[in-house]
Amino acid sequence: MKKKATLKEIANELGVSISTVSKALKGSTEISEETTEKIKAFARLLHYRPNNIALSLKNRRTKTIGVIIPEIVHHFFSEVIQGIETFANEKGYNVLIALSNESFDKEVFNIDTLASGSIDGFILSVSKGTLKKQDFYHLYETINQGMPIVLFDRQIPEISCDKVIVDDFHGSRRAVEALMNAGCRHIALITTEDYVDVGFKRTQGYLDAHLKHGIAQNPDLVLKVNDQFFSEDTLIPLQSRIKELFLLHPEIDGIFGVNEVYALTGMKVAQRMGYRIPEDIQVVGFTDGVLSKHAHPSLTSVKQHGQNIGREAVQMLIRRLESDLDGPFETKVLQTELVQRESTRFVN
Amino acid sequence: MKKKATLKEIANELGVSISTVSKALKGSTEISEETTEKIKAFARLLHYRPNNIALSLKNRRTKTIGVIIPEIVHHFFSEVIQGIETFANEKGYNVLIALSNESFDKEVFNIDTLASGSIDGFILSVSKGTLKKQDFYHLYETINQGMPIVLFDRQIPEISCDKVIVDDFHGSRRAVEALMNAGCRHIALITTEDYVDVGFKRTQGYLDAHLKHGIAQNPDLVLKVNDQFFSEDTLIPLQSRIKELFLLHPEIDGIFGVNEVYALTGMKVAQRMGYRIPEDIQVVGFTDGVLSKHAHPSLTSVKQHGQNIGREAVQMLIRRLESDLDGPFETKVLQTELVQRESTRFVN
DNA sequence: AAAGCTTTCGAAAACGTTTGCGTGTTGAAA
DNA sequence: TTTCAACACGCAAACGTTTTCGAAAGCTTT
Repeated sequence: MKKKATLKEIANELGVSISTVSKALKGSTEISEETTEKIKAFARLLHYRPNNIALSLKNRRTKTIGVIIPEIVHHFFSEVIQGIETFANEKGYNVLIALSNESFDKEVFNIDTLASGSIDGFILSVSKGTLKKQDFYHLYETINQGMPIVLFDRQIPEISCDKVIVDDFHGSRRAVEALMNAGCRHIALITTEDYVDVGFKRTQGYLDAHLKHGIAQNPDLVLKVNDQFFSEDTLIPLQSRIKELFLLHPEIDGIFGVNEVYALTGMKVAQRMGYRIPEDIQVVGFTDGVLSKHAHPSLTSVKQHGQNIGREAVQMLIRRLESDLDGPFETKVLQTELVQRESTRFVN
Repeated sequence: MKKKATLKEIANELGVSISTVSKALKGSTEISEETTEKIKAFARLLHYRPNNIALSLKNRRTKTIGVIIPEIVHHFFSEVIQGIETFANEKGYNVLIALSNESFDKEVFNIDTLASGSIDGFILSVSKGTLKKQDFYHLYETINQGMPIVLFDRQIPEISCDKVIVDDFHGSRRAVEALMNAGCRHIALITTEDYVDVGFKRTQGYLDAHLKHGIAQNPDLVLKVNDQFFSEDTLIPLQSRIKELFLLHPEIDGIFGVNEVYALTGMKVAQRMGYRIPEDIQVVGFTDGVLSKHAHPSLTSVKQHGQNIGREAVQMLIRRLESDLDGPFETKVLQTELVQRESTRFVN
């Protein structure tokens, strides 16, 4: 592996000083045109590229944003990343991504290594492991060390920093209300355990819709799924639990799933049992991804605008990075959008 | 934004030298236990974290791998990233990700900025823009500069470097053969333009299966789709072209799509036209993602083991990084696996 | 010819580490 | 008392860059 050209090498070869080379390459007027040309030509010859690391050290900023997400094989997170990356690049920042795999330990490890000078600030969505453990020391530590953090999607109220979240509560309530307006009276809810706050909020929205519309909510229609990860294995038990639910409650005429997979699985189980969608049962999911779009029938769902989330997060972080601004912290709440497709009979 | 603690600050506060602090923190026996304890305690107090950037500069390596992919909102690429990230972390490397969005210019820009000292080596899948333009100067430049590159998925024969690819040809041929064994005689192919080499190879596999089985291949059954990107907009024309194909050729009894979306779209159009899957038409796709799994009926598909690809790529790169090894270059060909689901009537 | 101004360049510090080597202090052995 | 090893610590260089300041050389002006 050849080593890279440096200012010093160019300087030595050409018999000038390092500073002259540096200035010439930057087009400073201090250096004569003749010398500048000569230096530039030689630099091109050597494939010279200035060393960012040295620059980072000198400027004490890396122009790099660290992103930590629970998993990347999820449409929503991919979308957020896409938003982060695009917007950060526009602003001249790089993006360093690390995955926590929903594990507390890996989250801590990644934050630790990235926080050691590699990046200027964090954008992160905490892992389920961390949420369950309720141990946020690594986050406090990082913030105390002077490194700004922007939290997105999954919230932690105790931590004071900038946040970008989706209005899960209202998004969920509107979705359930739409089902009610379309005639549903017995809406099943497939949700996560309460420690995942987005799941919790979406559940709250579901309940609130019932309150608001004076429809009695039957607690038996709520299915709380415990999944540390999405995996093939959790799909089978989920299916049988849903089937059981339908058998016990033939009155069900609507399904609301707090994510794509739950909604889709609900729909598929119903189809297998002979229900017609949307004639017998209407289905709405949260998170509008590739699954909803390509399902058959395609799935009505609550769109979160992942790219916008990423964009907002970058904006908040850069603002803090470039202005030495010390609070107060802001929480940006993004609205969702209900995308109507074939799994419902909504009328506008 | 508070500034970060440094060795110098600790040294000044405690009235010792920088080197003493450094050694103490590393647990060197050179420093007395008493001093070591004092220094460690104080460092903890200040939330001290060693600055990786300074280390990178000193060691002339960043322990970071740069990854450039065309798009992240794709199950396959997400999987590869997951593999890269997991394995790289195990080996003590960070991962820096950039997106080319299938654009030549953005690919060049990203390579340029990352190559400037931020990373030790690249893992990348070239953009469609680059493939179309057939301009690989930026890659040569990088390799000449002494930075190793591992190419994955999309191949470029002209470039000599390590590569990890999937055996598209045989994977495709086996899939088509399986369709033939299940009774299909008129298999439609939905593929990309030939400049995307994986599309081309999969097409070749399709043709070869016909040759091998002595089944006449009708060129009219091949649909070449021109999509720079996957987007909503390209889906509608795709659907009508497929519909047209079915109308013109009612004899079609099988569909092979060179990616998930093509196969799925083919299946959906067929379903809408009243065909039963798999009774009337059987369907197989390339790339086993979340769509295939959750489709109705679920899709038989060729699984690429994205995580393994990432893992292999990291392994090749690190081997080159850590051994100053100068060639010869290797090309690792990974085998695919045919995952059987409901869209076919294969017998084992 | 002396003084002053431009032009063109170089020296050196700084960013935060690590590390080989030098140095001073101590205690004990000779 | 002298000698020497062991111990504890500091100095300084190096990584590659930018930038401030100073200096040399040439030129113009009186």
